[in-house]
Amino acid sequence: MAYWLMKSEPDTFSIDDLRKLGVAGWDGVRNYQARNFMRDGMKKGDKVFFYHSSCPEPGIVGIATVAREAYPDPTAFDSKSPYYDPKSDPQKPIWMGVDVKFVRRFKRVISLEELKQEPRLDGFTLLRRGNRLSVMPVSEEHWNAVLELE
DNA sequence: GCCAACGTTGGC
DNA sequence: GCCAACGTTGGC
Repeated sequence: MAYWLMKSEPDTFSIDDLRKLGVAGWDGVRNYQARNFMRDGMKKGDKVFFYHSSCPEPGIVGIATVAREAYPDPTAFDSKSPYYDPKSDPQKPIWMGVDVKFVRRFKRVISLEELKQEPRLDGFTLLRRGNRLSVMPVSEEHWNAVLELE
């Protein structure tokens, strides 16, 4: 089993939205590297840190699990979707997403600031300068170090 | 294949 | 709203 981190802007889709839905499609990813992680890496049962970005307190807010492995992102074919991509042909889809299932919400936000201060998280992809990946792998060591901050 | 211009992400 | 750091696009 592998560990991952997925970013979402809480104004668009928050951990509470996922809690309400139970299971949700992680759609709208339009970056090849992030797509490749979902398509080639994510397996059912993998664990996922849910990260809130572009908000007053960016940080890791809870845990989800992969409920369904990668399949074509339907929003890419929907001309009314903000994620519509006319280059993605349903016969040969460019963009993929997974389904994620709510596991739990942390009692408090483990903030980006706090993550940066934890020596055991040196080298964590999330903290790399200029990192903009919205889906990334997390090592077991980093996963455990984050959990111990809760 | 190079690279300038442009667009996006995301913290601050 | 600013801007650093990328990724993408398109002319050549």
